[in-house]
Amino acid sequence: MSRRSGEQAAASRPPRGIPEETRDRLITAAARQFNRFGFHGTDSNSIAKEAGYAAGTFYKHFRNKREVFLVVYERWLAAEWKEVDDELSQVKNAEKTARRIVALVIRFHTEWSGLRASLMELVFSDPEVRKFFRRQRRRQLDHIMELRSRLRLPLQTSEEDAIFMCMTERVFDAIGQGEIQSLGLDQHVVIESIVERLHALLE
Amino acid sequence: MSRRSGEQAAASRPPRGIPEETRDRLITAAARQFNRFGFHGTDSNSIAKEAGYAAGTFYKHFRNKREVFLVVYERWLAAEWKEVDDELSQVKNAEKTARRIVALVIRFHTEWSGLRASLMELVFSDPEVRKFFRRQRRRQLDHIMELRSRLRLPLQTSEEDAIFMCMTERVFDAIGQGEIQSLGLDQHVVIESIVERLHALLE
Amino acid sequence: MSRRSGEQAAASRPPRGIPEETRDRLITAAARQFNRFGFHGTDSNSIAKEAGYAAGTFYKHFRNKREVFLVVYERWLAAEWKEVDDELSQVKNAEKTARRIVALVIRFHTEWSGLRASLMELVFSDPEVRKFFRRQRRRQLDHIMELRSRLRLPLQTSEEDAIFMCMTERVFDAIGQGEIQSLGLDQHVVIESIVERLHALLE
Amino acid sequence: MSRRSGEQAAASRPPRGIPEETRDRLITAAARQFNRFGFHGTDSNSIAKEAGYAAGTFYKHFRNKREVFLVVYERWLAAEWKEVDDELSQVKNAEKTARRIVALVIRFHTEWSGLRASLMELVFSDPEVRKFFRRQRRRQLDHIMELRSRLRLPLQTSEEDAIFMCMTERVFDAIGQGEIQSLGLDQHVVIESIVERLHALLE
DNA sequence: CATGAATGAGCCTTCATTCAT
DNA sequence: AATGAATGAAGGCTCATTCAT
Repeated sequence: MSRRSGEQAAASRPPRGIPEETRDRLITAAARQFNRFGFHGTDSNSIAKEAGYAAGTFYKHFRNKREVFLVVYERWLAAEWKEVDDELSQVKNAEKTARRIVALVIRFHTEWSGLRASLMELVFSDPEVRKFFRRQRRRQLDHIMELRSRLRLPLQTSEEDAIFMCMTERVFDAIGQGEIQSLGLDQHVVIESIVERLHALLE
Repeated sequence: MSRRSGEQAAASRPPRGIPEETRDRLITAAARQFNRFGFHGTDSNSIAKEAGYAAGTFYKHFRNKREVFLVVYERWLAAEWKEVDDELSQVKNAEKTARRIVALVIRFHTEWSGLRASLMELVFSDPEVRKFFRRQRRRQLDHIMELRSRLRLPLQTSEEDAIFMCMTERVFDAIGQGEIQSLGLDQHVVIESIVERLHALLE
Repeated sequence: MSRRSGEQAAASRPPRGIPEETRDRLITAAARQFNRFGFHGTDSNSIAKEAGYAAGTFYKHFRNKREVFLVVYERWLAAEWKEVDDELSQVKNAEKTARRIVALVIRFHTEWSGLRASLMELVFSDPEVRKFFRRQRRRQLDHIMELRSRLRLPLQTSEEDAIFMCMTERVFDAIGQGEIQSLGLDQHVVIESIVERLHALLE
Repeated sequence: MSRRSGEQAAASRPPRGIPEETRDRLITAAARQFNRFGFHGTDSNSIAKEAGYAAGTFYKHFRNKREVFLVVYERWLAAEWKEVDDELSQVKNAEKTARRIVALVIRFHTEWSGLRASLMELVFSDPEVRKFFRRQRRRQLDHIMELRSRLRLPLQTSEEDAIFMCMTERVFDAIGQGEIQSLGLDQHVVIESIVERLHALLE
């Protein structure tokens, strides 16, 4: 978990910026660092620095390190679901859609595998993160139900959805974190199996 | 520090014990704490204290905190596989065996869910842990191959094994960490699905 | 910082007010916070906020936190002496006057006990505050001398005044800060003793 | 509130000292710094440094900065009362004893005036300190009662004791903090007045 | 083998103050 | 006159690790 330096940005930014932009830069920097070094390997001062701000600025926008983490996670999740929704909104060929959704989710879980690893640990070790995580889960299930009715897909219980979601998500993590590859194996088969399962749900 | 600490454990231990026993007590204490508070939430001094030793003793037996973690994990894995092997060595009814193995693995993943969560995070954030983890994986795959030939089970590629292992393990984690239950759902279906898949491999 | 803060006060204030009013509101807010949380427990941003202004406004009216503190103290002292003077300007019955003065001073020291406690500490730790405090003291002694000649009271040295002032003030602090009561005792006796001493000076 | 440096001691001390001695050095250094710079002007790292230790050592002996402060105060109080008791244990001439006690108490309040100023402020701003302070007060009153019966002195209610204690203590503070002198006055009169009052209690 | 006092780098967080708008 | 985003020094506290005994 090596450290970096880099202190170049500060000069090129107006001393009185738009809060939303500052917040945004901080979130982006935080996301990068959490993903690279993990939650415990990232310190709030260096997030601020990478975003081009002083240490104190961080705490004008977030109560603490955990709060940014949650925001980062929320944003990540929203981005993922946005792409999934976009894909679903133009379904023509169910199999092709399933394949594209799986591909994009894997992309997300690969690119943000560090974030995912930290999340899983924090869900265990930090009650606040756990609470937040579970609220998000609920929201996702509701969203899926809504999607299904909108797209006139075959009905399924929320339980079945949850199971499918948990299972596949964990498997996406395994792929994203390189577990399959690290054993020198082809992950095509797993992907194909998930594509099939998703395909079945889409028609 | 003179008043606060209670040294209750110290009495039940030989003042100059057998090294192996000391080590053992340290590992046990470490396992408990890692599982309860996570790797980052556990401090080495308190492991030593819980085991009934002074802070320095810990470092006579382990190079650092990571090293115990690895030993704890190794021991955990060995215990799990021992039970799995025991189960397999007396196969009569394949389905029943599959069901029992799934049950015992879930038991392990539930009882040690904190350890698992920390492991996943460290595999990402700590290169040493990652290396160790992957070596273990290899060993497991080899062990499965060996089991199969010993038990004259139908052949399967190591790839298929790996996929099965990764996927199910992640799902066991999800169960052990209470994700399914926390959504208020019955996890019976997932378990049944895994039992079936395992059953298929056993005959 | 976008969600948490509530800006309730802002409405009741002209957006570009008379400087003196702004200053006044800041002083009032500062007084309240110093009295509640102490000098070190109060932050300048929150004074501005309570007064209905932005952080920077505070520093347009005061050089620093200490400066408002001094102004607050000065104002407090002036208010106290105003009431004392009012009482003295209509002396008919010396004993009754003594009693009323003691009562009002105790009221001041009780209502502003937090301010007093902070003052005492700053007089010690901050040379500027000390200097200011001593100048005020001088002024008080001069004022007493002047009062005496105006009211044709029996002469007394400035030393005797100073001693009386210091001693009684400290005792008023003790009462105001609840030291007597916290020991479960009746503070009537102390008060009576001071009333008597003051009475003696008034005729 | 200027800062000092000085880092010479560390080498001349055994790396494995007696805890009680370490604690003692820390308390002594803390007392000095609190007395010079006030509670808020003192930082725990520099206490450790002045005592000849690293920052962490401080926290092996005290839970936090407040805790040392309380210990320092307790020790200060004990030392004062020890001298008072010693004086009382050999009473021959009541007046002379009264005079000597007043002198020694003034010495304590002068030498430790900074500590006293900080104490008064913390009693107001910190609930824990307040609680502690009040417990000590109770103890002092009990001690006085006990002394009186041991020395066969004229009876007096605990209330009268409390009042006497509060009042005189505050006046000692005023003397110790130089309030009398700073007004260019002779504090002899005050002292004499207190001596008399104490004298009256001793026979 | 075991002790346990000591280390010290480093992290999180606060807050008085500034300055361009 | 007022704003409020930004600063950055500083301080409390933790904890993995060492080493003389």
